[in-house]
Amino acid sequence: MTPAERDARGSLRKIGEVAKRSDIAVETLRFYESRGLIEPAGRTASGYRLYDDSVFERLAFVKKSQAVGFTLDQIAWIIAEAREGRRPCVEVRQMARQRLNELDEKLTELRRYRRDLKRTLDAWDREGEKEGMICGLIEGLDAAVVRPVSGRAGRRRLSERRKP
Amino acid sequence: MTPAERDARGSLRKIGEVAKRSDIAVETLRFYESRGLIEPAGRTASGYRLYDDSVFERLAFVKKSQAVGFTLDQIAWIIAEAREGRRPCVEVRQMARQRLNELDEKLTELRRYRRDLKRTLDAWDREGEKEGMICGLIEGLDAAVVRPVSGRAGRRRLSERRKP
DNA sequence: CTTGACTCTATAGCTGACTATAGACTTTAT
DNA sequence: ATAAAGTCTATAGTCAGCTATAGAGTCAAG
Repeated sequence: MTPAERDARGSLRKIGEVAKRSDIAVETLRFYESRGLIEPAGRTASGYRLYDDSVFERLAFVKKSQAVGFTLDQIAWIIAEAREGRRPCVEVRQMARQRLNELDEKLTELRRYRRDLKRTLDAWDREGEKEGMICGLIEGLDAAVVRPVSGRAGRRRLSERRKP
Repeated sequence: MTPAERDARGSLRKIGEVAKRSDIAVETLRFYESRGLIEPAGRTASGYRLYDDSVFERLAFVKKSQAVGFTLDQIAWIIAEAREGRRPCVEVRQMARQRLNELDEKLTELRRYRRDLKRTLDAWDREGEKEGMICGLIEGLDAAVVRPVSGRAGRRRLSERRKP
């Protein structure tokens, strides 16, 4: 039975084929299994994982949940709940709402961040290079950087400085 | 000589005092040293690090550079350059500009992300809970999650499934 | 002079989501 | 029949920036 034949009948696939079709690395699939996100329908006599087509839906669920911003642990929890017959709607919505809040906070932070960096760059362009400053990057920088504490240059390894 | 006296004269300090004044953990200071960001002015006979006050300017530089978004490796590089008498102005500005671009990309990405998540949440509110869907989270989800592949629930460890 | 706080080095662990390796076994193709 | 490709488990490494631990030595106050 060739892969193409199995394909037509929707039978069982080995991990490599699942990886190709889902565009998820073989190692990642095994990793997902260890995290409780997927599991094979069975194994061959020699221990090879065999998957039925439902794994693709499952992987799509995982991907979409990740796209929403859920962690693998959260996704595994949802799957475990569902498997035991529960519908963790309330919690899932709560998770999504929380995620939205986090996203908003992060956006605010990044915008402030961007504004500050932009100002710094603009200041450099306006002021040019001043005496005693490293490109006007940061005030006080010159003293901290240009005057080295000791004469030695370069990066030392901790192991070079053993107690005598 | 008490710490307060040293303080008044701006003499040498041990790592714990530097940590307190800079609000950076002792371990982090040692870590920074290993990364080439700071180094003590000297050591006591017994090997204790001794810092002069320039370490505070240096740490301020590190903090501000981090605030701009530079990595520790980038900061270490700038410091090393400056220590050897160079002024890596061109590169520093280039780094900052690149950082600004990255920031803009990230912002765009997060905004799109936020918009999608918001839509999903709104859709849930509009549609309520539909048959065969887990809270309408993701289409196709039901098949992937509600129908378990095997009867066993819960998360398994890989080590539980050895070849017989 | 002892006790407790401090410091030292070296090494390992944390976060999250993978990715890579080693060494053995199985399957597929020629 | 043999070689290449696939798969198995277990374990360790990646990214960044810390943080924690163990076990030893040092120092300051009472």
